[in-house]
Amino acid sequence: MIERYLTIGEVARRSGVAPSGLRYYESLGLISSQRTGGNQRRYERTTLRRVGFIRTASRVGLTLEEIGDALATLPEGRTPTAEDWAQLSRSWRPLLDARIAAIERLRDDLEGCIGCGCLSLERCVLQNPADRAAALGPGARYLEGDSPSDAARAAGG
Amino acid sequence: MIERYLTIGEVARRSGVAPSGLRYYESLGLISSQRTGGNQRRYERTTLRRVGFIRTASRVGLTLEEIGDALATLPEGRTPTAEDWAQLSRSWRPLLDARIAAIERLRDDLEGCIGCGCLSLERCVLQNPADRAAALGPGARYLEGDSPSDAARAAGG
DNA sequence: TCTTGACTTCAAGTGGGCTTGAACTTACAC
DNA sequence: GTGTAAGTTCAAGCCCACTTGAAGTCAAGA
Repeated sequence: MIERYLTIGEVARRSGVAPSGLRYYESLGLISSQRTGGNQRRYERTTLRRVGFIRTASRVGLTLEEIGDALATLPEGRTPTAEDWAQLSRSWRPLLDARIAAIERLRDDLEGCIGCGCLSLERCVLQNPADRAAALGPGARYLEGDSPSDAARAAGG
Repeated sequence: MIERYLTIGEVARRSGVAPSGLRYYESLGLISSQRTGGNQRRYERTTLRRVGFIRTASRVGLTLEEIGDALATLPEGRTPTAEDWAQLSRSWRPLLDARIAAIERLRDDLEGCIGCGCLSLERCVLQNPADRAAALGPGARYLEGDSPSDAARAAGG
C-alpha cells in the first residue's frame, strides 16, 4: 500500500501552514480530512495543492470567505465536472483580472512618477505630504478615488 | 484664493475612506495634515491621490507597514528627487511583480483544470477533498507549497 | 448670536486570520 | 510495554485595520 494519507504535521511542513492554521481552515470548511480510529486527522495528498491554492489566494487579498465560496461551488458528493470548473473559473476571472489590473496600475503609477515630468514641476502624484510648497499641476495620473474631473477641477481652481 | 485645503470629511467622501480611517492612516504616518487654529485637520489635494495609492496597495495584500516603509523612503523635508522615486519604484517592483505572478498562476491554474485533461481522470489539482476515490495522476500543475518533486514522489508511490 | 453638523481625542470594540495554552490522548520506535 | 513526539479540543489571546462611543469643541449659515 502506498503512503496515501498525510498527518497534519506533514501537511503543515510541506504547505508552510501551521497545524493550527490547517485546523482553522478545516473549521471553515476549506479543507477536509479523514479521521483515524484515535480521532487524528489524515489528509489526502491533494490537500497540499488545495492549501497552496488557499494561501496564494489569501496572500493576494482574497478573504477566506471568498475562497471558501468559490471552492464551495464545487460539488460535495461527486467529482467536479468540466462545467463545475468552468463556472468557478468564470466567476473568479473578473475578480482576479481586477486584482492584477490594480497592481499594474500601482506599478505603472510609480514608474510614471519618474517619467511624467512632474518632478521638474516639484510635485507628483505621490507627493510628499510634508511638502507645503506643492501646487497641483499637469501630468498627473489618477488612482482609484480620484478622477480626471477631479484633476480638471483642481487645476482649474 | 483657490480652495486648497480639504476637510477630513471631504477627503473621506472623495477617497472612500472614512474619517476614522484617515485618522488611523495619519497615526501611522502614511498621510499628514495641517491644523486650523481650532485644531481641525486640513489636507492638501494630493492627499486624495496618496490615499488612493494606499487603498490600492492595501487591497492587493500589502500591509500598511509595507506601504508606510515605501512612502517613508521619500525624503521628509524636501521635494523627492528622480532618484528618490526611482529607488521606491525599484524596491517595489519585485514585490508587485511577484503579486501579479501569483494571481496569474491562480487564474491559469483554474483554467488549467479545465483544459489539462485531469477531469477525464476524475481528479484535479483542486480536487474536491470529499472525493475519496481520488488518486494523484499526471497533468498536475503546482502552486506554492507543492513542487515538481512532490508530484514525482506522489506519482511514484 | 445661535444652532447644527462636522470636527477633536481617547479608549474600547470588531472582524479576519490565525496562534497559544491547558489538559488530555494517540501513534510509533525501541 | 513504554516513552515521547505528535496529535486532540476548547477557550482565550494576538495582530492588523479599522470602527464606535463618549464627551467635548469648532465652523459657518440663518
